Amino acid sequence: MKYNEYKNLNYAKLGDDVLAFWKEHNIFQKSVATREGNDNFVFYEGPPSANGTPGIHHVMARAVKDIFCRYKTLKGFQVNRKGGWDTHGLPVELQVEKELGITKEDIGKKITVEEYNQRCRETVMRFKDQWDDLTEKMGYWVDLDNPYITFENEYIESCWALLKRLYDKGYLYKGYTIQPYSPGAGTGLSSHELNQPGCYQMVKDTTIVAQFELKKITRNMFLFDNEDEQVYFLAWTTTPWTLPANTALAVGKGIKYVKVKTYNPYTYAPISVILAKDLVSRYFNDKAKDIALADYNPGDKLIPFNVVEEFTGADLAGVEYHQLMPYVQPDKPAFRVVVGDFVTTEDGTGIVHISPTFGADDFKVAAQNDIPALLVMDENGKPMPLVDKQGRFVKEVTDFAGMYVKNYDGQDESAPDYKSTDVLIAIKLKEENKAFKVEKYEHTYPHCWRTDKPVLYYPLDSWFIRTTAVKERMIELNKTINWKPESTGTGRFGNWLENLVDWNLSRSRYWGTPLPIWRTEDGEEEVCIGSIAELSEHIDHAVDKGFMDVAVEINDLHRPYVDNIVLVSPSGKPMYREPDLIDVWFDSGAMPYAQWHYPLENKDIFEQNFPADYIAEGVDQTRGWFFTLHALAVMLEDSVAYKNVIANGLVLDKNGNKMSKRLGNAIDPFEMIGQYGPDAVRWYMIANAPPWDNLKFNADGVVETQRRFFGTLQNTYSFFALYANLDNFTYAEADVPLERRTESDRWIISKLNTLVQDVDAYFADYDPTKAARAIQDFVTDDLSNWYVRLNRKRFWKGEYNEDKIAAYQTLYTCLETIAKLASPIAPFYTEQLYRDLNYVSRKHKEESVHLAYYPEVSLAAINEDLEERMALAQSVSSLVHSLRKKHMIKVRQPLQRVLIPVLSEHTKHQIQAVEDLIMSEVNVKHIEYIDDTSGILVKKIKPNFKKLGQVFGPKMKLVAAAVQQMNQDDIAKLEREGGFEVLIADDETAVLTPDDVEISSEDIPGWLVASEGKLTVALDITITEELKQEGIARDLVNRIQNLRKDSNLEVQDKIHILMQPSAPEVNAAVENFRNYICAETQALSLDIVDGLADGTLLEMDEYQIYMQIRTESVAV
RNA sequence: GGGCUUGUAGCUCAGGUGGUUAGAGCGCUACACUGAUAAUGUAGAGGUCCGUGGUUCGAGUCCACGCAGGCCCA
Repeated sequence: MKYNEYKNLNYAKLGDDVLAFWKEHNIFQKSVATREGNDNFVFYEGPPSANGTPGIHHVMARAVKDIFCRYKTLKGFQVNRKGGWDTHGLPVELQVEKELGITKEDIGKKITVEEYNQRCRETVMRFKDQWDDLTEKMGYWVDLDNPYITFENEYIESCWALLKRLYDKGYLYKGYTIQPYSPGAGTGLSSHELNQPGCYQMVKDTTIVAQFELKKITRNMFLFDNEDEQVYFLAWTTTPWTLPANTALAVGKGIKYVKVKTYNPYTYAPISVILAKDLVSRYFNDKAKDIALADYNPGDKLIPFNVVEEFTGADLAGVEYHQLMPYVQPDKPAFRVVVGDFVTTEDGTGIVHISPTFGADDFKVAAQNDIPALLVMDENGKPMPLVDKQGRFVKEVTDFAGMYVKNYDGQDESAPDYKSTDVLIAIKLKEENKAFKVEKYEHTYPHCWRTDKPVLYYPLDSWFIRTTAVKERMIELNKTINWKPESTGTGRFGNWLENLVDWNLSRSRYWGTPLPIWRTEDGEEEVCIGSIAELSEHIDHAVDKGFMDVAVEINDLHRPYVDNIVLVSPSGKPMYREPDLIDVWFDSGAMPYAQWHYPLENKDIFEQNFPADYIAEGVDQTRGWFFTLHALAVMLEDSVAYKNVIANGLVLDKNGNKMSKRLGNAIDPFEMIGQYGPDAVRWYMIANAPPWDNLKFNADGVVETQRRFFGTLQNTYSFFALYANLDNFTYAEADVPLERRTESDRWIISKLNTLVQDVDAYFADYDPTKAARAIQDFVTDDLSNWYVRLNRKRFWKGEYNEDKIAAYQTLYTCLETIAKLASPIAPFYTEQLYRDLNYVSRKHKEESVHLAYYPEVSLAAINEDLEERMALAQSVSSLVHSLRKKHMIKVRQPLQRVLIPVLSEHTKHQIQAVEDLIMSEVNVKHIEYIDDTSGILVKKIKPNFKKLGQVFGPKMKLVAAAVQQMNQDDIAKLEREGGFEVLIADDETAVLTPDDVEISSEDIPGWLVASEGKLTVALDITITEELKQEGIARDLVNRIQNLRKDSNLEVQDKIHILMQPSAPEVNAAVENFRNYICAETQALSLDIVDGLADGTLLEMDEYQIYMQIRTESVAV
């Protein structure tokens, strides 16, 4: 039984090998099955859409998901993870339209809805194979064999069942939403359609600054000087045709407003107007500011004005005014000032006219403030806005009845007597002393790409989910969710919930879940269908009543099939399906239920898997999946949908730019994995930055990760395998008790247990980055660069005794533990490592690291004293190395002693315990300690600012200065008596305790020293004859070792050495250190002979040495 | 325009609760080491901690206002 040894490890190939092993032995399935009966850890897979190819950011998102599922499996939980596919929605439809070269209007004409949807169904899974391939290659474990697919009937049926529940709870209603609307085309336009090139055109519109007259009621009187004053709000609009629909004015909360006394430029009437302070100069000519109000004559070009008072927006909120154009009356109190966060002083007057039916902001701010819209009844008795769908004013707007609000009927605008509706409105307002300023204004405005006419923002029928009804509960439950990072939960998501509006569910499209509501034409009767069975019943009923010809079989719940179903109402009228589809986000938000076909079946499975313990997606999903999951869970189950969530950031290119295929800076995940292997890619992404920060992806970083972390770990394993194989170490022996292991063994085991504890805590806290960094630091710094380096000789020298076994066991334990700790992040390499180790030792019955359990931490093995000692040893060694460097004395040259000033017995004991380590590491014979008794210890005193600041506060500086003045005697007195009085002012003293200062050692007179923190080290650089010889001997060993290597000798081969006589000190060194040299170089003999032939000339400092090594003995 | 977020060495990042000489890795330069060797060690250079104010005895850290990048939403 041998440990596998690798020459040039190919990490990509390793990935493939491990993948094959997982497949052959069903390791993923076993990782779930072996936890049967244990506690569940519930994970939800956010479904990707397979209509595009996966990118490198998917590797990031899925690594984050995978890590915690694997971690929880290690901890003994059973983690089922059902895969899923998001298959409906606009992106697929647009892609199909593009490929077919058609537009939305052509669907149902050039191509049947049936054919179109078939095409969508095929397109949406087009890249499924690539996705599956990436999932597998990157080591993302998720059940791809039984995924949920949102276009399947059962999934849609679940959505229907959920919608019906919402419907029954009264959460579903039909209402208005403001959408871009083209009267010419008679259709609403999507935001996508508005972003077509050429849609935004420069137009010159008639704009009006209208005067809204304040009511003279008690509530408002603070704005009036006297009963006779006429006070108006000024509000600017580029769409005068919306003025008849005005029901409110919006101000900015923090904006400053002023009241200005002046005259109306058209009627010359004396007026007071209110507008934003910053915009006064835009409406009043500065030249008029010195003219007295009384000096004004009607018709004067310069109109005097006088700023008399100032208010904030908050002051104005709630103030009531008279309706501007009183054609139609509201059904609730209106015509008052509200606060809107969209109000600015960029243009206009700082006061915004609100018409809830003709603007999205208007609609929202009105709803938030319970301001009604102005509506009239159409011929069917249904409410409608003041403009009809053809773009004409309704008859109730008497003065303008039947007029198109924009030029939709193709009038000749260049005709001399042409007046647009906007102009006519302006004229009327001027005459009524309601217009303050009328002017042409040039700006961009969206136009319909089909009719080239300006669009209207117009309310259209939509179905809504009344999320506002559970707003408070959603906010409350959100506070129980553990968000990573927290700010996304409290900020981005929390603020979004605070400003929640009802969920607009309707989409006028074809490929998606149809809204399962059938309605009579008058809207009086309707039914919401919750299952196929229920639909069948209704169909049977409709057939009985003669509304449908034959009973249809329901094979597909998509359009157009469901549209062909006509049901019958209780009163005997036909009911047609509401033609909308539902928002695709409902599909994905419904996955906790629909993935199990719940609530139609699998109640128990659902209950065991709700809510999720953990989900993770990109932060861009905050208002997408994270929201819909939460909203549905609160409304349906009065519960959170997930307890822990990581919102990960974006993956940008190395310069911080967004990756895009167009710019050519996108990174192909397959290429990355193929080149560096999946582990290095995963590790780099996780260790480089916390997942919730954006990641600047740089392939150089992957290379570095591979070299620095995986390279070092692999080197350490190789080292272990090399010697363990020579010694046939199979971990057959019983564990050597800790107390019989060396100081460094116990140290690395202490460090290892600390690591096991820390990494567990980091994973439990959903912080994979800290876990990865802790593991990486342990492997590179503690294990490889210190433990292995210090202990190399134990592995390749001496007999196979307890000490050697202890060394093997220690290193083995470290490697095996690292395999487990790192396995969630680097599942492939750690699998190989675990299996290579376990193949020989058979310590674990589990065939895979992913079936193993998280290591138990041994608190007894954690020894902080020991860790402190070793840190001291590392510091001392580093300081000595640094001193050697300064004196140009190489490490091979032994030195007699180092001096270390110690300020406490504790420090002295700590260093003494690791003396041997230090001495061998820095090649020095003795360590001497200088303490108070030596008489040469010089101390340095420094204020402890933290402590002094707390005690002395503002006087701290005086005390600190006094401390700096203390001499050696003062320091000694402070230490001896535990207190010292310093003078900080003429008549003020302060008493210091040893806690108030930090005492360290300073230079040792006559020595060159190096210091780090409180530690100081001096080095005796006297090189005696004997030391010199020993140095030469070590150099010789080094040269002979090189010769051995050059001669391709195996480590265990024995040799004989012949050497031509050299300089006297070299010859002396050979004589005096022959045994040492032979032992080090596996030499059976070392002889100095004259007249050596076939030797090699070696350069060694100032010496030249001619020598020969042989594997067979020679007669001298 | 609003919300959230980031800004520390050439690059990637650490820097609980404020404490006086701001760290690591990579890269660069020099030197050393050489039976882990496509490894390793030591040292050096490299910083207006984005800016401006403020709080404080003391600010990379707390507060305010800006600037720049990113995401989401208008």
